[in-house]
Amino acid sequence: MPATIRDIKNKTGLSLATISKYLNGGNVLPRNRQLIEAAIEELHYEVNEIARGLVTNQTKLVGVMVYDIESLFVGNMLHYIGAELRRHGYGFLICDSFNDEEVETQNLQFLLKKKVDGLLVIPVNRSGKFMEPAKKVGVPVVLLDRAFYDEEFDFVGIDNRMAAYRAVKVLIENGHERIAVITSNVEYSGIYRLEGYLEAMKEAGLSVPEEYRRLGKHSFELGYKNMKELLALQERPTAVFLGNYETTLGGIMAVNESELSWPKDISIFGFDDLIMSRVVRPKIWIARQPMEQMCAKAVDILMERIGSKQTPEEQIMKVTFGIQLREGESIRRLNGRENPSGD
Amino acid sequence: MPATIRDIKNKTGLSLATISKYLNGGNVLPRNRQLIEAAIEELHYEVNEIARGLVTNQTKLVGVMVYDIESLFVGNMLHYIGAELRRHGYGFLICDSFNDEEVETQNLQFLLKKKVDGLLVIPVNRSGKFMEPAKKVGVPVVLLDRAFYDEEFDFVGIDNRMAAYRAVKVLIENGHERIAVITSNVEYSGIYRLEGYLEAMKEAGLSVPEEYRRLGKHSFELGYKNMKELLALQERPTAVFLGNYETTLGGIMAVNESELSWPKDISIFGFDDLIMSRVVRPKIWIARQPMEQMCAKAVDILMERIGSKQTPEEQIMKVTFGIQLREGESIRRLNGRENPSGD
DNA sequence: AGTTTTGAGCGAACCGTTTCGCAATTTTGG
DNA sequence: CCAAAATTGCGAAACGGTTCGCTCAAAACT
Repeated sequence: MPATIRDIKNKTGLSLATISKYLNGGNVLPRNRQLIEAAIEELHYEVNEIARGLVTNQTKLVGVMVYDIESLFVGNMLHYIGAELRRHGYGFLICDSFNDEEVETQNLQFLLKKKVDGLLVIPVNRSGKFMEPAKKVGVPVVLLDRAFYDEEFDFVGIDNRMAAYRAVKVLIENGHERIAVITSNVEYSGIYRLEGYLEAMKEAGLSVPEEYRRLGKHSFELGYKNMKELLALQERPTAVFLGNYETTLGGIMAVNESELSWPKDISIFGFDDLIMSRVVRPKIWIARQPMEQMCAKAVDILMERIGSKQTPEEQIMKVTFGIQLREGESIRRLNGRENPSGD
Repeated sequence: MPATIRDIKNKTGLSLATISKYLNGGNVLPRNRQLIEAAIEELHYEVNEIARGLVTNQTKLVGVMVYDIESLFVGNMLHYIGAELRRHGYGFLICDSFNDEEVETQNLQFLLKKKVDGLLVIPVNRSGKFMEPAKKVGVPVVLLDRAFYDEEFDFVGIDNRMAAYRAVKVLIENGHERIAVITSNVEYSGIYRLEGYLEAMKEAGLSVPEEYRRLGKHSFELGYKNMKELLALQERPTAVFLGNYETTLGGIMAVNESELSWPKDISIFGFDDLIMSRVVRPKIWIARQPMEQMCAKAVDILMERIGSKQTPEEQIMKVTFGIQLREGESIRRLNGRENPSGD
């Protein structure tokens, strides 16, 4: 039904080759250019990208695999990724891994069959073995937020160890010594955030009792449940570092439901400034990832890889951004002269 | 690089037509079937869906347009939609409308260019005029959760008016008279939920002072800000009905941060059981949409439409599900004998 | 003015499938 | 046992573009 390049040919009397050349930005005589443009206008012609794809072997589609599409963090990423991809004329095929490694493996197959030009992955698998098929076919891959422990791919994220280290450092500088942590220890980022926490504690010569180390699966409940337990502890911590968005929100809920409040009874430092900052009072200290820049960079790299046919050889890129510590009023000052209860 | 049907032809000595027939489930002599299967196995052949698409004029791709990919409600929908679509061998191209009507209009163009086989839309536009191009091309469209006021399309959602009506009715039956509402009045569902609220109030002969009617744009802040204001009112309402997920969460936050608590000081009835129920205590009463069924149904209808070439003519389907009122402990009983403070 | 260079247009082949109409073979039935 | 019917296989033409190598005319040199 829609007009094809052949209709343009009939209308203008030019050859397919010439018209195709015009469509792809080649040089055409002014007279012919006019002819073609008039015909396109009249017939409402639009190039059929899938036909073009067949011969150029491109789909202008990027596959995006995420560990859980329901996660607010992921939603936020997707938001930026989508916008950036569109700027490049690309669409994206999203696959939700349901936090399941097996599903993720199948999703890869699916996307490969769809002939995506590239892959953007926030993985659930810790190992990159399952990405083998992508490597074999030569589809460029960029990892976001999480890397593998065994396979190298282009990567964009933050320095998680450093991020946590800096955050905990702030707590320490405010005189806190009994500092607990609630974070995931399952996937990439969580593990390094835990490390950063431990390092800061060790450096300051602070001990970390078993019950202050609250680990589990990245989730809302993780924060909620563990914060409840921490608050009920005999030897309650004076501060808690929360290692990701969902967990932070859960922790906040737990405090809100208790008799206690921050910064008076407990100091908190959270992660990822998604919507909390617009809602929670008193404002909490937050380690903020530059989501927009990260996504833009990831897409940039991917576009680069797609453009230059060559596989990256041994020049894999790992871009880590710094985080921003957004100040809040959720930390009580336990040293120095100020009276913390005043705030 | 990957094997093509022609490689199979060379290996087996059969014709393209026969092999194609086999691939599409046609009948082939047992001997040939074996031959083909062996060749496929050996060459790791997989059909190139985009080449197939060129001739069948199908992409096995569905376009999904959502008003805001960051919304938890949307994320949840996407989760189910994705799973269901995959069962049918379809992938989905997601477009985020950024809550912007203009962007949504452009997204449609984009998806149409990508030749999606069908469209699933949770729209931001109130009017369906912008869907004209889809109609013209004959791409089937199914609306989810929100319908247009002026154009008819297949639709799957809930009876919003009824849902709100039933929820508010519960509050009334518990003896509440000063009942406030916080909901969106911008898009489809919000409008009808407001109507349901008003109807229930009117029926019960209850008045709705201006300051009890809190309307605005579907958001977290809407609930947060307005709940704060309601709680600070001279003539504070005894109950509040919250009209959607984000708003409910905001409202809960606001109460949690105040000196007050439910059900003692204020009764609340929320909407959409996404993650709250797993976290908020005491449990709140919730109007629960059957997300999974809705998504499955929407996909079903779409598949149906895609299958039968014919445009639906005048037989447009509108499927509305009932909601489930999930009981909680967030409503104080103001009539009857029970002592509410006991719980 | 003659030769080289440059630039645009063209025909045909190709990308990897499906499908149509027909030929060949097998099965059915009288 | 032969004609009719049913089944399977085949060649070729699509689908809607891109691209390669060639021709030809105009522009740029000696």
